Amino acid sequence: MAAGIRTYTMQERAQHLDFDIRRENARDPLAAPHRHAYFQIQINLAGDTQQHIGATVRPFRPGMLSFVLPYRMHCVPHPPGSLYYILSFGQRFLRSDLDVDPLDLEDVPLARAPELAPFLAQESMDFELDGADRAEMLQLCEQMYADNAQRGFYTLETLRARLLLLIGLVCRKYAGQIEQAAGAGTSHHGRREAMARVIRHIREHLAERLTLDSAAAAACLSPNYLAHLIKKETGRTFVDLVTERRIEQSRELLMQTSLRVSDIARQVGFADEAYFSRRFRQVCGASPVAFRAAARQAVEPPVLSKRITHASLSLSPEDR
DNA sequence: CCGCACTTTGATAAATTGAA
DNA sequence: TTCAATTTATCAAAGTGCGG
Repeated sequence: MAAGIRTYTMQERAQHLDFDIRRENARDPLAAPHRHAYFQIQINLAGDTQQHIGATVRPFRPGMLSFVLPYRMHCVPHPPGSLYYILSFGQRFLRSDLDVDPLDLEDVPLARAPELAPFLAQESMDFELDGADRAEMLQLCEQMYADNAQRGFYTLETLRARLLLLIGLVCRKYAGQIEQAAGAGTSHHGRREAMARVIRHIREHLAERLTLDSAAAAACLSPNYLAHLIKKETGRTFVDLVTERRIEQSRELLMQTSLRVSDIARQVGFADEAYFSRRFRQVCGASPVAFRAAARQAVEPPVLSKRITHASLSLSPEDR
């Protein structure tokens, strides 16, 4: 699923590599969920629709703005007759000094790059301008549209200035909520949720074939992003996570049951018992059977010595 | 000696990671 | 994101140890 989702670059979708603004008449909007490597602001002027961001769907009414971070899966279908602006721009255009991996944008503190605020808060809130604010937004868009159509050596600066004004409009109106969202660590919230979905997916499919792709699809993330996310959140890799759970579960089974090793291997998701043995030894330092023996040894009263063994042989099985 | 359950090993294909 | 380098998974084959 996630595998079939396209990621676009400015090159493919825009006239310029730094900044672009277009309207409903420019080209067919993408109707399927997708991502791109650049920032985007969608502004709805007319026509009720919905915005799909990550795993959520929210109404997108006229006067509303949608701030899309790079590589964020999203989709805003535009029914016929709707009017809108779409602004696209790269990270360098927005903040040439912000030297952060696009995937790490969520970690940037509000104070360091305030212009990112609406993008970060978008997950948890909607932005809508009306009255004078809306008029100003429209004017800014028109100006940017005109500037962009006829560029001069000064154009980029002008465009950036107006873009920042636009972002400023939203920030001013929603300052409280944005700060609250940032303070509450909302940017981490979506991430935690995603992690939770991944963990749940791993738990539920432990016995089956688990791949980064399937987990990513379950969490509505791209495989690459998920790999980064897991690394950042847990310090380990996806495979580590999966293997760890599998081995842990197999230890339980080894101790609690007398199932054959090959069956246990299959139950916890190893298709190949040979490979299971290999990994088990790597993690636990002993082969599965040796581990089981040692565990039994530790739990049961320390009966050994030839004589006692001998005696127990002659006793009934219930000798305890 | 045989067969069974388990382990080890090697070759190879596939998936993941980390750098850019 | 993309891609090369690294890890991991799978398959096949063979070795080990043990009870019968």
